[in-house]
Amino acid sequence: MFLEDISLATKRIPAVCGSCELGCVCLCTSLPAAERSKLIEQVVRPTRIRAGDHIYRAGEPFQWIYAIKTGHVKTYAQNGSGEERIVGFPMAGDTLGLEALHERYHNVSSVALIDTTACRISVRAFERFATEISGMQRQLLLTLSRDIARHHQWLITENQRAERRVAAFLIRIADKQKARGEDPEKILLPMSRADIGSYLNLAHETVTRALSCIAKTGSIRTKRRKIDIDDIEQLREQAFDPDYHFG
Amino acid sequence: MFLEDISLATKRIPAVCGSCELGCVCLCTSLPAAERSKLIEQVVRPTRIRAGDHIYRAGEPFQWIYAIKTGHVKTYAQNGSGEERIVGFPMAGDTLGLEALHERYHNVSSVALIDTTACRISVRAFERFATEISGMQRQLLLTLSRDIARHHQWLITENQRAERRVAAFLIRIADKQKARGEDPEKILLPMSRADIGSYLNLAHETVTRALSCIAKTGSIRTKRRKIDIDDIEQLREQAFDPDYHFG
DNA sequence: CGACTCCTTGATCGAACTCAACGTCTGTGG
DNA sequence: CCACAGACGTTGAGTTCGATCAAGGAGTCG
Repeated sequence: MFLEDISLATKRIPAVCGSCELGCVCLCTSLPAAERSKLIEQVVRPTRIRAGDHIYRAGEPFQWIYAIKTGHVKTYAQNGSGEERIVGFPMAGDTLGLEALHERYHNVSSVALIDTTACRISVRAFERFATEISGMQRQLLLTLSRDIARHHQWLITENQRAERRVAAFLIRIADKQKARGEDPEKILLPMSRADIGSYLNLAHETVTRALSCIAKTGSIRTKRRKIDIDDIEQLREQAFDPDYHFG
Repeated sequence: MFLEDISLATKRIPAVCGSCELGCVCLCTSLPAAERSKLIEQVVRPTRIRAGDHIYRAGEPFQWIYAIKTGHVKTYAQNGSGEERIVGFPMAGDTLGLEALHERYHNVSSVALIDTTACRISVRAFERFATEISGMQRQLLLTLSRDIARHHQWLITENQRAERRVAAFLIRIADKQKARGEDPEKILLPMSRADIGSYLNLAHETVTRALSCIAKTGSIRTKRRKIDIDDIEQLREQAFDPDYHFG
């Protein structure tokens, strides 16, 4: 996906590229014809972001469509008085910034939680070559469609109590890690309790209490940001089984 | 937009078609060349839905992309034990069903709140003519992007108290009516208090109480589903101004 | 008119928020 | 290496907002 990867594309494809949402312009998924590779050279640009650095801020013009290769990011919205709300934690394989497609400027901010690498395509290039990379248009449509479907599923867990929402949050992270071929039972959260709370609409103390409560049942063990899942099936029940009741 | 409208397209374009999200295949926005009109004849099909009838149900295959011409719809998700949660109230000018693009089947259900007419394009036709109607692909990308951006804005109001959320709900409806050229100060809600509550994550009694509370300030008058907005600026403060506090 | 659904209002209860204090980890500089 | 600062996490106590339960009112349709 990086420019320097072009010559390597036939040799070794990083695992994360297989699920990358920029796949249709990316060398990793379809070997390019000469012209196509030229297009891609003009289009794809790699970028590295240090932990704590912003990738973009709300209000800035929409310049790049990103796909995260490694790392973890948080995106947040702010209201008039500066209160912020986490809207998501994009990680490797996710695209970033697409919500700005409509208004042409970002209405959320995006910051790296840990050191992160991301591939990007300039919006101008994307627009210019819209027909050539209509496969990518389609890919982005699918991505956005899936995001919306996920949001709908999310709504269902939203009126559940705190322990369930936190359990569901952990399950989703574990599932995502599993899909990426990582160990789903060892979670290293890159974000603070306050971030989780902002995302789940809970106070940070409530997140802590919920984690303690879940830990007491034996599903997980917590050591600050390290979470070990000992009984993922029970955790799944705690998250989604309406018959399960805590303590 | 309806087949029978084709001959009329040059004479009178319904106001709602100007903002229709199927615009790029619709006769109302761009007069067709002979071939294009033939394509459109194959593609666009009108449909009428009676109040209470389902347009599609969760689990059904994804067959049509809809654009609502007149009427009002609610979409809802269900969890394993049958509890439902309203995910949105699409109205005239909105597209419907796109969240299914990714999984190829619907994961929410959609039902008309009042008698509704909708234009639709079959997914098969859309896929078959994907290159010809790449303008529509782009249009749908913008639509989904905007939906996600709206969701992000929605998150900010979500941790506010009940009165604010209800006030914000009314403001959004008023703004949408204004955008469609209707009177923004006379709202006729097509959905029940329970539906609003499910959407806002509130009990239906809380919705009633919030409306009563807002009415007491003089911003609105409520008569069951008829809401008159008397002071929209105050209502806007009640929804979004962090300095505003209720009685 | 009666049956039904929806809306409204009141009273009580509980889950989560807020405030506060303390514990724990990390990084920095002497 | 240790001391310290600062950020983050945990736990407890009191409060509050909204859910729940309950009852009655109002509109609608046969």
